[in-house]
Amino acid sequence: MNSRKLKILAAVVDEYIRTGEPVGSKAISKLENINVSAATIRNDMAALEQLGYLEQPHTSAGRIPTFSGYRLYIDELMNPADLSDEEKCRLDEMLGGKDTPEELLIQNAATALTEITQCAAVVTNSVPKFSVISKVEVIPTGKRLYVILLITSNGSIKNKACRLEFDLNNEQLEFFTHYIEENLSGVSVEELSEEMFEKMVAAVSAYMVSLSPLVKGLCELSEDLRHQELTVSGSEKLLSCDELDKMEVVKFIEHKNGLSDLLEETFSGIQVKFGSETNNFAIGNSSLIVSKYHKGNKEAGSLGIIGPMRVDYKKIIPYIEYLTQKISYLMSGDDEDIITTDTTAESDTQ
Amino acid sequence: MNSRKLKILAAVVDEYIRTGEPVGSKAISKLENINVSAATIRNDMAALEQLGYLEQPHTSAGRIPTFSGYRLYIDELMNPADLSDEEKCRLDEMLGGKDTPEELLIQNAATALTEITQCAAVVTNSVPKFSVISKVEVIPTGKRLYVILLITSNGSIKNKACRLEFDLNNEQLEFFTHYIEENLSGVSVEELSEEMFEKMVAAVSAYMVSLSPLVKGLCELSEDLRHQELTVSGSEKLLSCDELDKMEVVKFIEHKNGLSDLLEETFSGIQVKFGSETNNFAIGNSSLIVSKYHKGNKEAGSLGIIGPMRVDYKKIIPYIEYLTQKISYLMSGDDEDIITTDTTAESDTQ
DNA sequence: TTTAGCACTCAAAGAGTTAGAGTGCTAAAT
DNA sequence: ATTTAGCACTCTAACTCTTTGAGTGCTAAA
Repeated sequence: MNSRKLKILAAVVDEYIRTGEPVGSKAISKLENINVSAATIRNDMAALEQLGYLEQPHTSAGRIPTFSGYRLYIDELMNPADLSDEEKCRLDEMLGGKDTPEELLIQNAATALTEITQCAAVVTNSVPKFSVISKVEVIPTGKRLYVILLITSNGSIKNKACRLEFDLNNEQLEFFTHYIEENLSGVSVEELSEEMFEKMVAAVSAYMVSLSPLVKGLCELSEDLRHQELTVSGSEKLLSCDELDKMEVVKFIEHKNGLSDLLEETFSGIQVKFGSETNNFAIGNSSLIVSKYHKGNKEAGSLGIIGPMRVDYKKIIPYIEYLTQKISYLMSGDDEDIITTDTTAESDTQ
Repeated sequence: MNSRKLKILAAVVDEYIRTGEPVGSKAISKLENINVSAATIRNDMAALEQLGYLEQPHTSAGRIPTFSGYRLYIDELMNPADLSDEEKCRLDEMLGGKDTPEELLIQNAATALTEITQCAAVVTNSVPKFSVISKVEVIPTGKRLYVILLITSNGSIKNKACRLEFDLNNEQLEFFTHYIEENLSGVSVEELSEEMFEKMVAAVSAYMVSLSPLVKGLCELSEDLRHQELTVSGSEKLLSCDELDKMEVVKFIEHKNGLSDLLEETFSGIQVKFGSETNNFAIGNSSLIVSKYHKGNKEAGSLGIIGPMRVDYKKIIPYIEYLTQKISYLMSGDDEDIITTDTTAESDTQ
């Protein structure tokens, strides 16, 4: 495995990404940096095929990269283009400045990515977990029916209705309200944990057993808060890629299977995952390119695209890197004041 | 236009729906009820083509129905199959009994329809509008930041954060809380209207101008409540229909354009609309079959399917009719007690 | 008015041909 | 020991040509 072979592999991948057609020895030999004959390239290509980096759709066609071919290319071979100043300006403009609300910042990044890459953009946002519970309340709303309300310092509002076995009298309600106010107010969302709520259930049960559904409700709400929010935008673009299976794409659009978990894993820098490599999230020939952004020195979410495996990594990766850096920078400035939010939806419980 | 021609038209549509292939005169002549020769049928078919009810994909192919052909068939010609007792049983089982929560009832109906018809099911639910405001509250949650909370008797919870120009002192907050409690508590959701809120703005402004954003927030919340909820399930089925344009289907899955408005129109009985007939909601060769269900004597939502134009109307329409009747029946029994609900989501305001 | 018969049309499917891109191998050149 | 030119070979994609058969419209007889 000498350096010429690697150079040829890189050239094949580049060309395949550019044209979408299997790449032949002649095409490679005509490239700028290549100064060997087509015959030599043919030999090297045969070797690369032997090693599992290239494959032929059929005997008399050119070569296309295999999964390992792409992997090697992405990890070692390609050299990403630098962004020009104009491109940076354009991104800055699309993102918005220091005074843009964080929500919007992330949304803008997604829009920008969709537009520039013509792929689906995926963003997650776990900024809410940096906030602090600013208000927690229990409101009786019907017979045996109580609404739990949870508001955080950054303006997230969550609520949930709970049905109890018995109606609470004023004293009981006051006790509980007081208790949770005492125990949760000012607590950071990150600190909330199942164990914490288990302890609360124990403590509260001592007073009155039937209060525990309320604590359970609170626990579920807090889970919602801690859970990052996942948004996929522009996913219709994936249907124009004929290398992707339409059926799989639609299943993905509808359920976004596994993607959330995949993005919640910790990693640093750019990460590239192929659809077929992962268990849950499986659009056949797709590629997921993501990077994390930070608020202060903590991971605050991720940002990237889903496209066909044959996507212009060289061009797209710098975009994603720039965006995550910029967002991290913008987010780490201000820390107190976030714009209002709005909440609406409905579903059954129990 | 004699009755034999109508019979032939019906037969052609039936056959086309059954086979998906253009239907020729010979195929028709072999059918049970048809006792004329292929030549006669040919003449009639030519006439039907002249009249715009049939068309030929190409000169030497059979006939397929045109839009007007389908229309006539649906409105006048087809005779829907009666549901067998087993089928009714099956539906009853899938729906759930008297004690099933309304939300779930509707959801079950959608699932049943998807399964039986292999099409996308669409349901709307405006049951919440029959409820009564049971609680309205304003909660200060940050500097100049207030959360409005609206809870209805059926358990719907909506909230919205509002930013004011100035902070309210206790007295002001109390005044406002009292005022809206007085004016909204016990009011039915249906009665809420823009004008009503305009009056409130006027009344409140007399006391303190800067309170009006809160009323505006309330107004928006109430609009959410009045607006019916639209759910489309099983829309991936539409991608298996090759008569539908995949791209259009996906755009529809993502945005559900116009469908909500379309379903909010009042009509009675079964309604069939073709995708290409409507302006907003446009999947090329699709057909929307819906019917309204009622709670008491008021429209409470609609229920139906979206499928290819070549869908088995004869079979599907009775299903939809049965389901709407059954749901109307089940809903009109109990009136007070509905199971709890849960609400979560987030977005920016202003 | 209906029907049988017939000539005609057209799309779809299959067979055969060609063009060309790309290969692997061999033998000469460096 | 590599690298290269040359050549025979392979295979697909595109094209043409033919065949098949379903279906038609028209005419003339029933």
